[in-house]
Amino acid sequence: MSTAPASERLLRIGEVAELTGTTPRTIRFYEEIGLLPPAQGREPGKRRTYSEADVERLRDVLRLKQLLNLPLEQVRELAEAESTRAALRREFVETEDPAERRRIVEAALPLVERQLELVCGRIAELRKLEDDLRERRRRLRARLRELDTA
Amino acid sequence: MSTAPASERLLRIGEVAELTGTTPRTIRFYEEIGLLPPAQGREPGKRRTYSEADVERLRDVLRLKQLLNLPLEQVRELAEAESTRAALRREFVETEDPAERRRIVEAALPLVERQLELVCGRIAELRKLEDDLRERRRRLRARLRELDTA
DNA sequence: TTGCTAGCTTACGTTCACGTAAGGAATGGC
DNA sequence: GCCATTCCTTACGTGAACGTAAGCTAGCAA
Repeated sequence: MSTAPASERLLRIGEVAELTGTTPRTIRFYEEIGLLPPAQGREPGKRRTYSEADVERLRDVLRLKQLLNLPLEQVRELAEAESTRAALRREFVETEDPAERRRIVEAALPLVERQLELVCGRIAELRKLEDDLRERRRRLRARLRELDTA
Repeated sequence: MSTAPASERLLRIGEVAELTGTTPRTIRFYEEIGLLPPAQGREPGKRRTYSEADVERLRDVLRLKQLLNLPLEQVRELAEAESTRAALRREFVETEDPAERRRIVEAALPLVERQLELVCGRIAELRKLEDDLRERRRRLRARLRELDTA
């Protein structure tokens, strides 16, 4: 797999913000409300550091928020799947216990499925809207032709 | 077509709110910021009345807002297509001038096309997200099977 | 006419999701 | 060691999108 060694250059909050198209303030805020896990083991007052996995998690969160138009509270609930994913990477190293691993995976699965449901539902709504708009466009074009030939 | 006679029972703001799943306050607010046209010829202080077409327009507005997650300001720009649609109905009676009709239709078309672009773009983003989620689910399921057979 | 309900205007309040400013500390370069 | 960045915490400010309350009116029904 692609489980890079834990030595993969840690990023600072400013870099993460840039990479994800957001701001440091937002990242701290998301941490504050529990949407993002507190940056890995840092003494208070010192700087937050992030891994590439953290960046991806943030990307997911932002995408969910933007595309589904959900309040952060709901995003948080959904994003626990991402947490679990991160946990998986770590526990994968720390724990060898298959039962523990199983518990983690079993917790993540329904959350991913819930996300899928929401996304598919939203797609369906948008498709309906797309259809309506195409129909409307068709009628407008027909009108134009009528006006041409009249 | 379905151009009902203008006598199609007028609705009051509370009914419209119920029909569209919103509140009177919101409807007044939308009128205030110019997102909805001021309810047809009413003396100030008196009650607003709405036609079925107004209800549909509001539905469209709410749908655009919710599905595209746009600020009301942008919704307003987009929704001028809807205004034009309403204008069409009225002017269709009031004006016989084909040039005028043509102007109206030509103004509405690009707005509908802009809406379509936005909707299609959003659908594409959501599809990408859907794919990612399916892939993630696939992996989680694979993990589970591994843990089963191990 | 009187009452009741829903609506009107005006204005202040609220929630969410951050923005911004102040004062201080931590790195990295020289 | 010094200095410039970048970051830290704390706290107050802000824009969008309404909610809510107060005092008054429209319109219908009995």
